[in-house]
Amino acid sequence: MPTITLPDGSKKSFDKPVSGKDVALSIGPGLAKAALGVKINGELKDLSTVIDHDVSLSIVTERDRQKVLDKDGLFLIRHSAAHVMAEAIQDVIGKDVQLAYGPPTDTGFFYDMYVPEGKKISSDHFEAINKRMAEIIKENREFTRYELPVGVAESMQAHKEDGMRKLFLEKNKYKIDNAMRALAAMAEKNPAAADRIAYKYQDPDGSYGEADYKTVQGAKLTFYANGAPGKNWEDLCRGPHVPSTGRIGAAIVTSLASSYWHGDENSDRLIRVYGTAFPTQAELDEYLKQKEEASKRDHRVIGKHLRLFHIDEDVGQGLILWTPRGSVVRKELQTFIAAELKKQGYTEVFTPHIGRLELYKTSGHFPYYKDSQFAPIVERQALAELSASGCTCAEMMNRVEGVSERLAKGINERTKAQTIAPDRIMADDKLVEGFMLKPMNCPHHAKIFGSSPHSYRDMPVRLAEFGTVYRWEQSGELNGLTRVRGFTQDDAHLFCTEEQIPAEIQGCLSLVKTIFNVLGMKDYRVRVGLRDPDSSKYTGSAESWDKAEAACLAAAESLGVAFSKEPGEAAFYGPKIDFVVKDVIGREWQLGTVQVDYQMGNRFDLSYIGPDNKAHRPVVIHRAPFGSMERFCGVLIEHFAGAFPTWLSPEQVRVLPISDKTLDYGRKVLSALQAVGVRATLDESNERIQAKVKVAADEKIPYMLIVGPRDAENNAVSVRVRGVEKDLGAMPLDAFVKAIAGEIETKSAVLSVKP
RNA sequence: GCCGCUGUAGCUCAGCCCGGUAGAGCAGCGCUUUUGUAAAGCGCGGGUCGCAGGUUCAACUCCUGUCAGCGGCUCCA
Repeated sequence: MPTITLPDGSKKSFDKPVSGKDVALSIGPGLAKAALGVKINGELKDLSTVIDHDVSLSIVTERDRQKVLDKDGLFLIRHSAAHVMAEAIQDVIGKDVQLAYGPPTDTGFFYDMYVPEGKKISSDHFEAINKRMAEIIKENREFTRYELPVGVAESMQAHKEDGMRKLFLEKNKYKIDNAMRALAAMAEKNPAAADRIAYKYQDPDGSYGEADYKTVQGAKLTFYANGAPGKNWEDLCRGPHVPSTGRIGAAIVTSLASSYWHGDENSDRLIRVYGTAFPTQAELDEYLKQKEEASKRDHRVIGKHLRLFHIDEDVGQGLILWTPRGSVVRKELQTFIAAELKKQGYTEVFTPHIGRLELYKTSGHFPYYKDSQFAPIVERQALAELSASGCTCAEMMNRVEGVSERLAKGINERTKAQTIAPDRIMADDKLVEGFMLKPMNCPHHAKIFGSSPHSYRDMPVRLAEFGTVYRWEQSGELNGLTRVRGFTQDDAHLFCTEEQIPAEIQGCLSLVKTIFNVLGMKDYRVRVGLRDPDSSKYTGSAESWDKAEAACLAAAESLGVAFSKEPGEAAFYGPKIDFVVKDVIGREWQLGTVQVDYQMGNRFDLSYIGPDNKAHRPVVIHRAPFGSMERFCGVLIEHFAGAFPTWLSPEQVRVLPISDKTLDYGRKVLSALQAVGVRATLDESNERIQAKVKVAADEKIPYMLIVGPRDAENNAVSVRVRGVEKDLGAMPLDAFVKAIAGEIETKSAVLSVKP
């Protein structure tokens, strides 16, 4: 006798078990027709799921009442499309392609598969695969779910109706592994009912299967057929799926990539086939158009086209050379951020790009993170002596990484733990001195803080630096401006008392808010990284952590944007807040972080004198809310598609004389603009005005001032604004100069100067 | 770091499969044109085909290695 509670709170009672489809029908035939699945107590299920007890339920359809695509609906469609694609691929490439894992993603789905030796799948096959997918969708075959028990017999030969037996017969080790994991997970969840199952299986052509694993009594495996079981293609799958292939709408395969089984590079290499699906062809087309749009915004392409930056092989991978135009963007942004920091009471510092190894041994960066740092720089003299003494490379690395007795003792005492392991301690005459390119600015800032005594009255001390750091990112990770090996952080360290943490975090967030607002990045969210309650890797007291986490959460909440709690994502030394922005076409970018650190004070023996006249440890807040200038500029290039607001544009105005005859007047206009600091140029080329306009438009110059004899006579300029494909008319030169200076001054996001 | 693909003029790309030492458009330079809002016309210059080996009478082309870029995987204090 199930009673079903619908999302609007209304209840429906039935006198016998009903399927999701029955419930939809009872609400209305239109809904039943549109239904793709159901959500039962928040869990997505097949529409055919039979309900025999009281639940809350919602019907999942393609889109909501506002005609917006529904997330759950898309999930069902794409998960189902992954099955259709897998069938199509096996039809096109061969039945011996072994499927591993095929989930939906944010933008589509993929299916990892093993393509046997000698066979190949390439983009040349896409057309055939797409065609086959379209056929399967058109056939509108029902997705049929069925379950098979496992462990019904010792010998798999004995019972046909055994899920594991079926998989063993298919000889697909990936699916067998998937099933084993699913079964083991059941045992984990319900240890009381856990049961051990052993199979022995004699294949007609020799022995094959043998399995011994844990699961629960009565465990079942779920399969889905693209049609009728035994007749059509089927797959081990947890589901859920749409009712039939026809409900997928439109699906295509989009790209190929390689992946590893379980993401482990020592494991089998698989081919990951990406695809996407939408309820209608029009939506799929729209998506493809958007993707094309996104690739047009690629900051690497725009950066080259607009000559913003250059990466040179001879300088090195991941090292950015900022050209004059790009430097303008970066500098304007930096000046803006610096001004906001000043308003918040930050003080600016400068520190060198390298520091002694001992500094990083103290901070803990070396050798702990040595794999992501540039190699240490060892002094020439020391190197020569080592080499002369026949020191091996391995021995040298040990001696470079070693720590003196004195340093180890201090750190271990202050951190009240064996932070420096005894095997790293080495006699002073064995240690090899050296330097390191700094991977972080904090050790230098800690030394500045420690260089003078501090009273609680001076706290917090806010040290800011646009500090350049170097990290050895893996070569495969490097990408344009967004992943580089040398970058400048908008870094600052806030040395504060424990009570000051909430206000300081609040300050960081309000800064971010201001800057995102000015840049028109209205859509962003924060992730609050909290400690994993089950882990012991964290330093600092539980009470401190509770307070700091509460401060982070309160600050995030006050920001007025979406935020999520991410347990286990905290750094070992304190909780953190990450910023994720969405650009104008909806892509998300991770920028910077704010992190609370209880450890650094101990490491560097920092202190301030409290009202009790005793020394106290300061807490340090690391904050680089925009990540790095490189990454942030990269994101902005894509956000604006190279069409920067006037205040950020490398070239704000271009003066275009109709012909040489008005060149002189053009020069006058140019000086008038430059006199008030506007970045303007004059196009002196011997081209027709059409060509000059085209070139300036391609270069995304915000304002074009066309000047001919008519304008010269009236001391006017004819204005053309980026994005408007026509002449807006003439206005007095003085008025234009005044207006654009105002637009730049206010950092307006829109181009508002017009006659 | 791993796997796959790519590397030809400043830029975008053709030529490579099937070896006979390179081609287009744009950009640049010169001349003509003096132009009113998204590319005027003509002419000229420019490349040891990423780099290093190998095969061959002969290599941009085939093979090996290497470097770099792209797509993904893994990673990101």
